[in-house]
Amino acid sequence: MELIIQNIEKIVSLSEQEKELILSKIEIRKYKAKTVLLNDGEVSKYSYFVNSGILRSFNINDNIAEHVLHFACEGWWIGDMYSLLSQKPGNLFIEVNEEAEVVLLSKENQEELYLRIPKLERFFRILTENSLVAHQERLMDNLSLSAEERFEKFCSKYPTLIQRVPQKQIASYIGVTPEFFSKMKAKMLKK
Amino acid sequence: MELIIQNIEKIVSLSEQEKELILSKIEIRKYKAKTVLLNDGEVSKYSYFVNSGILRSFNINDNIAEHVLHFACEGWWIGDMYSLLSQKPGNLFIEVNEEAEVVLLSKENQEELYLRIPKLERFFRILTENSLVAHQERLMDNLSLSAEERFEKFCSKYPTLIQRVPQKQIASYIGVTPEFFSKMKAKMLKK
DNA sequence: AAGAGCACTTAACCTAGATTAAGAAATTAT
DNA sequence: ATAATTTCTTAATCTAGGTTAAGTGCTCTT
Repeated sequence: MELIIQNIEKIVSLSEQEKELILSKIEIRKYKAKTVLLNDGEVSKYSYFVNSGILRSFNINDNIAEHVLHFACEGWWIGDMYSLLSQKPGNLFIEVNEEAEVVLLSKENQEELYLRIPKLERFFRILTENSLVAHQERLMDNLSLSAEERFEKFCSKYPTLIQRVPQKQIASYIGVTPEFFSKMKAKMLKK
Repeated sequence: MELIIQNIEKIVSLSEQEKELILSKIEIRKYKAKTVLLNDGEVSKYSYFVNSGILRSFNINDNIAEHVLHFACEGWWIGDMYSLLSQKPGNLFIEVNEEAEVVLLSKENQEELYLRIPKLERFFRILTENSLVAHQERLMDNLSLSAEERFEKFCSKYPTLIQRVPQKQIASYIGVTPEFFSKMKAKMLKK
């Protein structure tokens, strides 16, 4: 059974026809690692749902530093919300971190689904609410915790990611340089 | 005409009956400056919409540092999303910054309204989406901009707030100490 | 109007984390 | 396999922003 249907049914229940309608409105694609799904400066057309593998979203500051906004592995949604909603060029990249199977839901299809299956409004409202809560927490953590504490939180929240993504991307996610991260990790191991 | 109805009608249109139903489900209260609407450790019952005045949400770290999550003035929503959604004790305070008239919408009434006026699902979905985009941008700004740049962005985004809230709260919002903020401001004025 | 608290400033000193640079280890491509 | 590229580590040095502390002005009280 499609993972995306299970994901939706965690929040709203669906009839067989509704499931089929949803499945008819999505595309499933496979990508190799390092494939770029969305470039900085492009207008985003899709929401992405990860069936397998890992994607990440990030921006690049002054052509120098990369800042990871989000990782998404199996069962997670990812996208450039700003660009998708405003239909203006965004400043996020979305890239395949690890060979992935991805469900693509276009903005038009998403809106058509809202009209034909109104309870999907509820599903995406709740999904967005949960994401907002997570972002608020991360924001407050960045204001009030040390790098070490942020890393510990990251580890307990995303234990599976630690082994699967390059350490410099974790450094970027928690907001430190790879060099400092390496030093910090060595220091933490001594304890 | 009630500001909250105008606010909703910016996104979805309402019949007269729907407007009346909404108005029957809200409470309007006036508060003096420094009134605490929600305490750290409490379970949040309400979403708040500001008719006039200013509210702010913040947490307190180790009984020492206050970190401002959000300001809300006329026409803005504010709340402790985490606590409201999970119905668990939150870690935010919500306090009146400046004498305010506030619309209170209880969680139960909000859910009843979702059932009786399904397009409110759409309204709150879009409201939450916009809030998420703003939080993502602020998060990325905190990772990639200097304190000075964050302050400039704050000024251009919330020009009216600058005169109306204590400077130490702006310092907290952008993520620096009041002492550093003061020094930085003096330096910026020299230019 | 006198005092008590806050909010702001200034300045000296301190530190978490950044930067630069160079080498070691691990991946990836050929 | 070997070369090329990328990731990770270590270490020296630097800096944005924190801390502490003292002083100045507010704005509430009463």
